[in-house]
Amino acid sequence: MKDSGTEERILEAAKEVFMMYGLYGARMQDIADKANINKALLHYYFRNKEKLFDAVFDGALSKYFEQMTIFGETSLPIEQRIYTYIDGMFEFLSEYPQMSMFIIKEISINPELFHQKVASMKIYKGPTLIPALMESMNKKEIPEIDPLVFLLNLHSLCTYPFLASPIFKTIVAKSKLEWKDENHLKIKHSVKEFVAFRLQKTLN
Amino acid sequence: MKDSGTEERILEAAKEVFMMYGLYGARMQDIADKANINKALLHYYFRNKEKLFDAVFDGALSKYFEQMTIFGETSLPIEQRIYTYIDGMFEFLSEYPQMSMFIIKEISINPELFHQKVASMKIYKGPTLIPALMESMNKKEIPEIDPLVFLLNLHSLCTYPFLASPIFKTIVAKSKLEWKDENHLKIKHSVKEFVAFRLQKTLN
DNA sequence: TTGCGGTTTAACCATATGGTTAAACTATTT
DNA sequence: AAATAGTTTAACCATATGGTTAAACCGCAA
Repeated sequence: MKDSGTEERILEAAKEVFMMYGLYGARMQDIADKANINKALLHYYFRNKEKLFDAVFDGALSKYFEQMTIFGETSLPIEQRIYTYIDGMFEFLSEYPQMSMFIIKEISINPELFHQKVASMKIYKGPTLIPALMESMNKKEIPEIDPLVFLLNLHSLCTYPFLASPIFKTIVAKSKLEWKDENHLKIKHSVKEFVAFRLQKTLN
Repeated sequence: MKDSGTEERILEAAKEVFMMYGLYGARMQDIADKANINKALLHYYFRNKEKLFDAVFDGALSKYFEQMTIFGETSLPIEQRIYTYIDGMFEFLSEYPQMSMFIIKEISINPELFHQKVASMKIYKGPTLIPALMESMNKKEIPEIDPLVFLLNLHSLCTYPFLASPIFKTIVAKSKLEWKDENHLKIKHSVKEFVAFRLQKTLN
């Protein structure tokens, strides 16, 4: 029977390489090397590059959408739910810092394929951010905001720091300011602050 | 003499292909095709792939840094200067929507090379955002904020919408909301709003 | 017209790359 | 021990890819 998690090792290696170099840039040999096997075995488990890529990409995509769609805890006030949403995004992005970049890049290269995949994905049915925002706006709990634009702003504030961390570290190094990786906490707090100010609410 | 802007056509084509696929993913043949020449001529103008890539990347990098560093108009109030900065970023990013992604990706693949390039770049000496923020904070014109984190937040709000536009269009299409490309104006306004609320200032 | 320098091309070359094949190995069953 | 089925490997193969070469082309000065 299938030995010692070879398939998992392959998927792990493939994830790393594809996320770094994309579908075109990735080399099957690199993946095989990272997984400590040879190319033939790679093709034994995943018939070809596209199949392997699909496995990686599908996994990433569903994980990403799952994270980005859920907006739970209907009972709490809207700002609390948003703070929790922010916590969730930072946790997710800390674990998979390259994933948003990966998905964005591959989609921009091949939008058609992506539309198919999303269309065939099971649609999340639970509570989502935009309807919740609209409801709160109707109840005059928060100022008038285009909910879609707000969602985009929110994602910007959460996602970009992870995307840009390599560039930002350098910009910072050039000036004489310091930058530490633990600053995620600080950034997360600043995002909540931004949201609090914007929604005229308090933190906590 | 060098004919009919061949070199420019090559650089333009190379920019497109490298920005889309990165150094590894890009194919010299694709670049040659896009420039309507053959590979040999490509190598005649730029000895090899790395040289061509460098030309493209250096151009992108200096343009990017130039845009992101300048923070002019010392006489105006700080929030006005930031609004102008936002205008500048949106203008720049509209013209080169793929550039931030390109730079970020290549840097994350090869950080060492990047450090070299930045180190050898001429350092911009004019007024910059962070000192201006600190000065305004000292004068109690704006609330206490970590200026570096604020800069990051600001860049997040401006840059991410361009990065994520392919993914965001799809997310939006999945729900039954609309999304138009002209929304840049709307988004830009929302960024200024965010900043205004955060700094306790008015718009205009 | 010829010669000259820069430009462009067709034809190559060596290697990298995705993919295949057949044999070898290994654990389990009979 | 032999048969069986899944797993792994070395050796290949065809094509793609970065890069080179030598010849052809082209405008222009002598």
